[in-house]
Amino acid sequence: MNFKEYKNLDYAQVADEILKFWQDENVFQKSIETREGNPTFTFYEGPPSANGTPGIHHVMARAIKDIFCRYQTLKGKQVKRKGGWDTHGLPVELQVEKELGITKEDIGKKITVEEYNQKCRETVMKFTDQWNDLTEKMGYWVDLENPYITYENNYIESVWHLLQQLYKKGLLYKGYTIQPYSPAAGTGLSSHELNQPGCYREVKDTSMTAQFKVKHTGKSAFLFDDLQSDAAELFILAWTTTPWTLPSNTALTVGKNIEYALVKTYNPYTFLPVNVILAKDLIGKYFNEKGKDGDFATYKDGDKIIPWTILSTCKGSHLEGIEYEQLMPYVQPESAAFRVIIGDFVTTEDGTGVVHTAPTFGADDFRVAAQNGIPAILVKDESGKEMPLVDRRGRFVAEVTDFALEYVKEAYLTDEEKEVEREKQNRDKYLSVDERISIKLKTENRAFNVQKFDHPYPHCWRTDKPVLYYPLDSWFIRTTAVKDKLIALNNTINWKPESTGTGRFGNWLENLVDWNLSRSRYWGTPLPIWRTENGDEEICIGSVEELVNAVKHALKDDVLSAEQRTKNEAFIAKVESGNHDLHRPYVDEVYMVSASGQLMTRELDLIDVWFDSGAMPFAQWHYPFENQEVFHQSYPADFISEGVDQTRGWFFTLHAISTMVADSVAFKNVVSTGLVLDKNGNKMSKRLGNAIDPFDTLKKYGADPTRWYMITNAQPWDNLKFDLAGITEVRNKFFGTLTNTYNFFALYANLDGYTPTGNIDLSIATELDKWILSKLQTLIKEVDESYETYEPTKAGRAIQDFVCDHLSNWYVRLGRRRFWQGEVTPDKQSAYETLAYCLKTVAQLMSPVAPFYGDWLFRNLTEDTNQSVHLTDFPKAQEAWINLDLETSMDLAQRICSLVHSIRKTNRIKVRQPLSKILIPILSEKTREQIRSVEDLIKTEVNIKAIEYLDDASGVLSKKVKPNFKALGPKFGKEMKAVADGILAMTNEAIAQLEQTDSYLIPDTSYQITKAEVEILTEDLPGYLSAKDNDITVALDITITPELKQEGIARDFVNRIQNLRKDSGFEVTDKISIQLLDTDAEVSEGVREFKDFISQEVQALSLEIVSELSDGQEIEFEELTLVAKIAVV
RNA sequence: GGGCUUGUAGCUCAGGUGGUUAGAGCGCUACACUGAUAAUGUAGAGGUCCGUGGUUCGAGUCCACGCAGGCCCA
Repeated sequence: MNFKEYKNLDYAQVADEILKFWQDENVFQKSIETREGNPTFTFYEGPPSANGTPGIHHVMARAIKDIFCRYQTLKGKQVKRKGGWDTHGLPVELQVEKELGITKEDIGKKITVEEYNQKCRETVMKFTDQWNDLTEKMGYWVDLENPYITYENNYIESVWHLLQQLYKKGLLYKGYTIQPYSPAAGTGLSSHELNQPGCYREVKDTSMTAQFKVKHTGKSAFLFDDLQSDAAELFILAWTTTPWTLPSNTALTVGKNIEYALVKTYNPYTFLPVNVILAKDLIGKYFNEKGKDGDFATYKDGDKIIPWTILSTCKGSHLEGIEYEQLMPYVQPESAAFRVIIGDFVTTEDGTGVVHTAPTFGADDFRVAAQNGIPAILVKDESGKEMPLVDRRGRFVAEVTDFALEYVKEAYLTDEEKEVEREKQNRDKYLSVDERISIKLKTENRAFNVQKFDHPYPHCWRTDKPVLYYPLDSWFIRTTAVKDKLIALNNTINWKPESTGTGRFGNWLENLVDWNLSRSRYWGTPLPIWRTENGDEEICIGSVEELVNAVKHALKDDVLSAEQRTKNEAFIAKVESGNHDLHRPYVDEVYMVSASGQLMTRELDLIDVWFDSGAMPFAQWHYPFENQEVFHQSYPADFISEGVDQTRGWFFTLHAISTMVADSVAFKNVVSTGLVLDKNGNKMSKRLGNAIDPFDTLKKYGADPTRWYMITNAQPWDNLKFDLAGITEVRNKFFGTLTNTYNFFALYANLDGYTPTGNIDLSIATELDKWILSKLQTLIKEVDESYETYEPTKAGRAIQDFVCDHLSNWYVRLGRRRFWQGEVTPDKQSAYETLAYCLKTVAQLMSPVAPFYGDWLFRNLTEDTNQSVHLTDFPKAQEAWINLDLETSMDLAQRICSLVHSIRKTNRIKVRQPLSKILIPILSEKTREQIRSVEDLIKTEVNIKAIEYLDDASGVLSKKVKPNFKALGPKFGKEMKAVADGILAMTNEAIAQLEQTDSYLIPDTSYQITKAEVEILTEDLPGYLSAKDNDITVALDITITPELKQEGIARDFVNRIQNLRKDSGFEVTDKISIQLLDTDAEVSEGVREFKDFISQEVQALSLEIVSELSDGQEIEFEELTLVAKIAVV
């Protein structure tokens, strides 16, 4: 066959051509079809959202996914990969609102929910084309024809089915969580709403440090032991900017590693002696330095300087479990409370390092209390429902007798209301609840410090009034109930890197809270739960069929109004015609009737979009309504990969849903990838203008160099500092070298018309062939194992090293002359077969990472024009071809050559000047044999005539020993230094003795050593120019005899003629004639002497030395200028 | 503030289980080579292995405490 030769290869064009080939020949489909019946390898695609444009980091993420799917395909697995789109959620809603110029407030007013959702549906797939384009151009194989789309009815139906299963298992419940809430507007606020400009404002609040009285129990005994008086009272200090939450306090939270101090002092308001506990670092904020260790005896009430002294200190962890008295006992909790707990959110930035914890009014408080089994303080409203001590309008409930029905924030009162209150209070000025609580506690000796405090506080964007953190209803999944199972199953997952699984994910599971499923939005999967108004009866729907049945059932009753009946009938009609939509508002307009004959309406919440994506193993196949078999074949996934930021996102939701529903992991192997940063390590952003356009990059550099760079530069889980210069480097260094190597092969194979058979015949293989074959087998094993263990970086780097260092720079460079020979000899044949086999194997090994180029290279070497590298089987290493002895020999050869080059260089003797010999001291017979087997290579490479070996018998060898610390260490331990000194002092005779008897006693000591405990090296040879690299020493005989000089001249002459040929534009195959003007006797003599050699090298049919030459060309030759003439014959 | 992670040459990165001289590529300097040439070879300059303490005969490697960057969470 004819091998294509390339000049200035454009890798983007390679990708285009191969892409077209894939499309024309349906290679992707074939790669799946040809594996029909084989074991499957399942990959789950984490769905991207197509409402934004793809970035360069998506190329990275998808390259990782692609690599292992392609690899497993090569290994014979059938790898189906269904694409998918994430279509619900806030980002879509925000984008629509931006485009329409509306806010959430306008939904249902300026625009109907129907219209709004229609717009979301259109917007979310806006950039699908760009995504598909990128997918193709980067060579990512994923099924884009039949992707799963989370907004489709079938998908939603599967999600409902999952939710119903959770419901049936009792894992779905309605509860409350602490959320930002605006009493003035009567609505909860999303975190997004709180992040709008102007929401956080500086306000001046009454802040108070309260004293919580410690009970004397076993847990607190150690503190009481430190007190100097038995009668003294002991308090824990906690600070708050919301004194109105103090009646709801049920716990005090401390940091486990924070150091706390027990301080003896006086209360500044009551002047009573007190002992208080607070963080040691914060003492300076509460106590005047002048009072430190002051005189307690002379202290009088009202003294400005209050004496204080530290009695003891301890870590927060020691305080855990200490009980204290309830501070404001209006309402009692249902179970045991009022004790010290540990929380990770405690700081010593302000306050006392102790956080007053009211589970009803703080998200942290709620969480940490729940984790420690601390109850909240609740009362029952008129309908018997539990509620906190503050009602939905922001007023204390009646049970808080002193402040019953008063607004907890001054800002909620109008001026008129304030005036009424002022009169009630009988004061000059209205005092807020916070202020009066402070006064009350001051008089009770329970306030240690009260002051105004400026801080930013969030406000409602609609009413401008302060927000409260308030318990609001939500639907939850009881993930805490399956925590142990989640952890146990997680331990069976192979995480790359491991730390993400054990650390980030493992810790997250350890500290799990129930999954808040509710979202008060419009565009998303509706919660399929219908409820009676009082919540006594409810139903969770698990399919469209159930929904329709329930609706039909409702129509039988006469509970529904005429309008409700009409809506129900309309819905049924739509389902029957296949026009239905399971989104809002349609499902909201469906009414059911409970068993007891009450109206049931849908809970208006949508579910967290993360549930959508976590449901994909089931919902992508519309399981269990369709595709049962496909589902079972592809569950759980063998492999998934996403960014590490998905740990608590997709990774968790996949894992949680699978665990709860199927009692199984969702994925067996997961690669969590790092971020793609700009070249300076900054996050890429369109705003900063440092974002890299993936399309430009692929177009300019090609997909393969881009992918190769990303994979080999950093491990997938490390952040990648993306630098375009790096792609250039990879392109020139790796792809350039590989292409050159291929071109070299193609050039000569075409000249000879040789087509490799694909059979390696070891009987005609040279040492060099056997060596590269051995190296290649080792490479196959290494690459196979790296891919198998999800280490693409190792695989890529190994391939790169093989191609650049071994194949190109050693095998081809040393073997070049073999290809120049005239006819196809067995030797040449072996060279062709070996090189072609190496290239083809490299193409296979690299194809998962560089799918286009790999295929291109493979196809260039393959006759069958329909064949693709991606349809082949992964190469199997031929263990029998691995020859470690030979690899050691070649390593010696490389090092010896390097040493000789180095000596030549320092003595300015060019490689073209042949030299007579090198001398190599030999310490063992084995080394001699190893070098001998590659002697010819060395001689050719460094242009010397002979290698002489020097052993002990030569008598000129001078040796040196170095201690082998690894061997000596365990034996001598502390005596190491003395032993090492003794070894370094060994004489030649001592070394000889050690070598012969394998034993040596270091003089004047009892240290006996053996050969294995030292390293014996040779010293430089006296009288020769030598160089040394660890255990190898080489000496070079630089005597240039007249014969050698002549040969040097001949070689130089060859070189000049070759240059002339090239400059004259002759073809490699052209035969020439040479005429040389007789200028210098020595040169002429040399040329004459080596006429045959020269003629053969430059393919000259004639070579004459003439005394006259009119139209010759001048050649620089050492200090001379020669004149020669060459012509094609 | 918490969890995880990274820190080695100007840049990008290697450096099983501790072993005394810490490597590679790119870049830089000089020289060489030139029928694979957007290459290649040789030599050179370039290091507080983030810091401090500890364990050890011996620490880039193990331990503790910090510092700086990143991600997630609060």
